[in-house]
Amino acid sequence: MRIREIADLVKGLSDETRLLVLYLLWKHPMCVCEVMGTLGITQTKASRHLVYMKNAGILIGERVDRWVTYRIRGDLPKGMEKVIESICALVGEAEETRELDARLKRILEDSSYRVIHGKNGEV
Amino acid sequence: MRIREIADLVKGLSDETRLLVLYLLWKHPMCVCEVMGTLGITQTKASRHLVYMKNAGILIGERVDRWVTYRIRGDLPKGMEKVIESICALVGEAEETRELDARLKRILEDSSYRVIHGKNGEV
DNA sequence: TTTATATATGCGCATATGCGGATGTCAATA
DNA sequence: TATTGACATCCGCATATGCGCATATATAAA
Repeated sequence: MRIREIADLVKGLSDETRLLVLYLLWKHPMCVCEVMGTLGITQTKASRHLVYMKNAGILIGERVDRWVTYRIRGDLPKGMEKVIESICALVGEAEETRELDARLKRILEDSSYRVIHGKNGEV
Repeated sequence: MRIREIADLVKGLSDETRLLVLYLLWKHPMCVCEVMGTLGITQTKASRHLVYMKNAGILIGERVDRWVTYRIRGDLPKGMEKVIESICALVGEAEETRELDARLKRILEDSSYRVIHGKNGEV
């Protein structure tokens, strides 16, 4: 790995929204609309950050039917994996994360979410 | 810790130069001119990134005589420490790091560096 | 084929970032 | 006191980033 690539990885996480996205996907793969719904952000914002992180080599996106499910790459170099792990642990300890966890739980428990969720991601 | 603070930490490292600076200081505290010399960058650039990282809560700078010695904060929260550690490990494995280590060694071995180094940091 | 849904992207804007050069500041020294 | 050396900061510039809005694309359903 080059320093440049490492910088790209870190840049790929140097944003509040992207940290939250990372944390969510670290817990569970999700499609764009689930990310929107959980974080309460617009579709553009969710998609852009997901694509950004995908281009930074952090995520992969897999299309199934209409949905694109994003997940953290499973074949990351060990070193990158450790960085991501330590950052997720930090996010997990953050104050705002409690409520986030609750929302995530609700959305994941609602197995039909992908069918019934509204146009802007609200449950 | 708030997500915002975590993002600030990551932003504080989301730059090629700052990753190298972090790596150097992780190995040894250094003054600004030593950072300049080791990385071969301008004084403005070195100082700015060091101040940036100081403001991000990653470094402390201590003035002794004319020199300001920067070091990684010793009282970092455990979680932040782990993030920094994992990133430094990554940088340490990077291809460009070999030569950097050599330069660092030369500069640290030259105990009189601070007295004899030139105006622009060259040894 | 038309429509609806899920996601991606082009565009324009405001702001942030990184940089070099010049200059300011502060402490040691001549 | 004047000067030198180490470092910080102001200025202006070029580029990058993040955002919403509108629109394009892709897939499924009517």
